[in-house]
Amino acid sequence: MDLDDTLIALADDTRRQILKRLASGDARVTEVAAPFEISLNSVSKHIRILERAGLVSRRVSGRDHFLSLERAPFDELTQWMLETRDFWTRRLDALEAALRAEDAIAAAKNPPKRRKK
Amino acid sequence: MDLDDTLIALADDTRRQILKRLASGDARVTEVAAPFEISLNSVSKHIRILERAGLVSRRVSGRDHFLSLERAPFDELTQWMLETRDFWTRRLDALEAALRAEDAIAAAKNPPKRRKK
DNA sequence: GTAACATTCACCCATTTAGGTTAATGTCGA
DNA sequence: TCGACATTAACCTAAATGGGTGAATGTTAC
Repeated sequence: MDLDDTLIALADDTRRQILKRLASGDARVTEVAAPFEISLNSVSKHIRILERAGLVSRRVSGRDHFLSLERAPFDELTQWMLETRDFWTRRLDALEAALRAEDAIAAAKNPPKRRKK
Repeated sequence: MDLDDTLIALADDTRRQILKRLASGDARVTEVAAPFEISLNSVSKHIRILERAGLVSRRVSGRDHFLSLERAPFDELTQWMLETRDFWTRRLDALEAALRAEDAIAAAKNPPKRRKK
């Protein structure tokens, strides 16, 4: 799946903060790294993981690397989550309905003195 | 964040398949593991990661461990994604509007011979 | 009681990640 | 040209992951 890279990229608070920063405008690597206490190098590695997922793109201009937020993978993942949520909802509802039906049959066969909880 | 565990748990196709299986009804560990070619032990480890994220719960009955799908963490994550998507949308729209405004000012100052693309 | 079954535990291995430090590379500015 | 700056590269360590095997534990069934 292509979802893996996106999910892994999002599964880290530092990276989520980087994305939040980029949502308010493009920025160079150093600017993105400034708020963090970890080394610039570590931030650079986080950025690479975000790039691998396609969530961040890079435009090099001289010694400056400008980073941009790319929403496409995020939107795809959101879509997948909504679909999965619907799928689960339908399945679980169907199961519950089936269980109710079984209970009703059992209740009809046995003398309905005490209903099964 | 609590999102981390959920995202990590979802970032693997084997685990996503396990969740899909459980969406169609509770099952024992062995039943869940049956379709996979990897060892039962590996599947057991995947299940532990899903449990850590709260996506799967376990009810032990004798030697059988029955697993259930739990939607709460998934729904929370979906909510976070929708909120983040909206946040990005608003930010990026605002940025674009600001850029247009700047362009308009520049166009008004300079003789509007050739508009900046 | 004992054999078969369900599951985990305790290890082993290779890979990835997150962090670090110290070069190396390339670019800007005076 | 030369120093300062921006960024990555190369290496190190510790921890987590995904896979494996074989033993241990507890339960069912005969």
